[in-house]
Amino acid sequence: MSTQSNKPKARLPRGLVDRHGAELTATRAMLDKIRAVYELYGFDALETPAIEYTDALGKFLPDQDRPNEGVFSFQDDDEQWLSLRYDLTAPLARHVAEHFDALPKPFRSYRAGFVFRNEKPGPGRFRQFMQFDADTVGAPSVSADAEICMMAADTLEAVGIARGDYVIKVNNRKVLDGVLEAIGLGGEENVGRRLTVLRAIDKLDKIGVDGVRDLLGAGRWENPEAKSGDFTKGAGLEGGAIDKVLAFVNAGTGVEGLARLVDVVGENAAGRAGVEELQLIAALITAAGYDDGRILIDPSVVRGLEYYTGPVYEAELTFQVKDENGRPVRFGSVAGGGRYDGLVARFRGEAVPATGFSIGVSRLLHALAHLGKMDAEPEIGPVVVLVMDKQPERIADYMKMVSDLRANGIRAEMYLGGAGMKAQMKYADKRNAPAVIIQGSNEKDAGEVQVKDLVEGKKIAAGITDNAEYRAARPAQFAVKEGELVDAIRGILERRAAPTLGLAD
RNA sequence: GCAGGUGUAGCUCAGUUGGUUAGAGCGCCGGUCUGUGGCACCGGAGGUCGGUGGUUCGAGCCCACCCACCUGUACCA
Repeated sequence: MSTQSNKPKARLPRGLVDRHGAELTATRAMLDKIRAVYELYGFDALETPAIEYTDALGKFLPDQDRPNEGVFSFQDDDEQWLSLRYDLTAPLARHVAEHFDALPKPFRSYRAGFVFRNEKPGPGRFRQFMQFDADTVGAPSVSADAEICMMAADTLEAVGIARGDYVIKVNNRKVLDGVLEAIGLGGEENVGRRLTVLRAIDKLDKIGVDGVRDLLGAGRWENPEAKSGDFTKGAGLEGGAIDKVLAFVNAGTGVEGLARLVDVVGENAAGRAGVEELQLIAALITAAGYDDGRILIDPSVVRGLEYYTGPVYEAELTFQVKDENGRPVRFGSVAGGGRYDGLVARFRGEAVPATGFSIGVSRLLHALAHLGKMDAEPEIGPVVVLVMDKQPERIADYMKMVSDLRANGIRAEMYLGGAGMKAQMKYADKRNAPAVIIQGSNEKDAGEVQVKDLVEGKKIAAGITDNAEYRAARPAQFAVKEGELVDAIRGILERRAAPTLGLAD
């Protein structure tokens, strides 16, 4: 056994990220804005844990062959299976079912938190990411759905996406169910094929109408022209049935699309109910003025999840951004949701209608960064008191300065490393410190400290090319009496916070 | 899972027909008791060349298998 190379490699599992600095600040700011809108609409905060019993999250328990398919699962000491939540909706359903009698109905709540998916990560796809949900449980009316859509629109604008740069698309599962029933895919025995159809439609924007047609029929090659790569088995529908599904998908948006849907569903009861619901939603958003492009009826939106039972919605960003290679960046949907009347009923037996939606916080933040709407200003660091002299009584002096600054509400710290002055200056620079405080024995004897404004200093130093001159210049540095230290620092901080008028430039 | 691609320092990469102790740039860390961020100067840390086995006197280089990562695709209850 070799004794070397037993060191663990410092590395993060794939699909996970560390976040810090400006990104964290921006996340916090965005969460605050979303929360403000949700509360304005009358939703209350609710927090649930990241871990639930596996059977509370969904139908499938991990088994021997696929212990962690999709979700991260593990066994408790009593052998019950636990899982990390993969969304915030299932835990909400559990909470409502568990405390049903005590809650006001309808129950209106919001929650933000990390969710976990044990899937292959990719660009913009992580195994841990943050969602911010709002749900109304116990309201059967489509008014609840319409309200959620309007709130989604308001929220996107609140976080900085301009009107016209996004659209909330609305559809209704019942319409699709009606179509599927009409082509003979109704009933329990066709669950699998229905899901296949759902997913095929979901890929419309990615692979186009012809691609969807292939997936509805026999199947599709990864590279259709060459018939190479991976082959995806299709739903195996007949030509007529395919046409019917495509007619639904291609019905078109808005009022005209709605009119065409009436023909597509024909006499099918579920389909007609779905169209009626969409008509009601359309009327509500029109009355509220959200029909100006903010919210749009669009039959091509289906959402991949199986548990939706009625209206479904998806927020899409419509602006184009190019990446560093000049290729257009696709942000995909940044939020989505729908009605899930069966989810609470799983626990209670009685029907409990519910509707809600979910914002992909990480993805939205990513999009905002591309829009240049993310405040990427680095935090102002602490004032750093340099340690010029390592005798204990002098250290005590430095600590006193720090505590005086802190007592006045100024972020400050004494340098705690072991390096010399040059390194301490570099440290302060890297921490984005607004100023450093220098007191060697000369300053100490005079009852003074040297205060150096690092921001001003940097500007002045930029004009100096000669090293000796640079070292001698000590730009933006001045002496103050020990008692005036706090005021001097406060002055520097005020200058930093205020917008510069450009007079010095 | 499938297809293709890539593996040499933290990053970007050199490394000759197989030949001593594997290099560069950038980055990182520091520079002798009163000193100063950037530039310049000096010094330093950091690699069992993705792993294992094989061929060979000798492998970063050749062969086999494995692994990891990237891109696409599928799956995503």
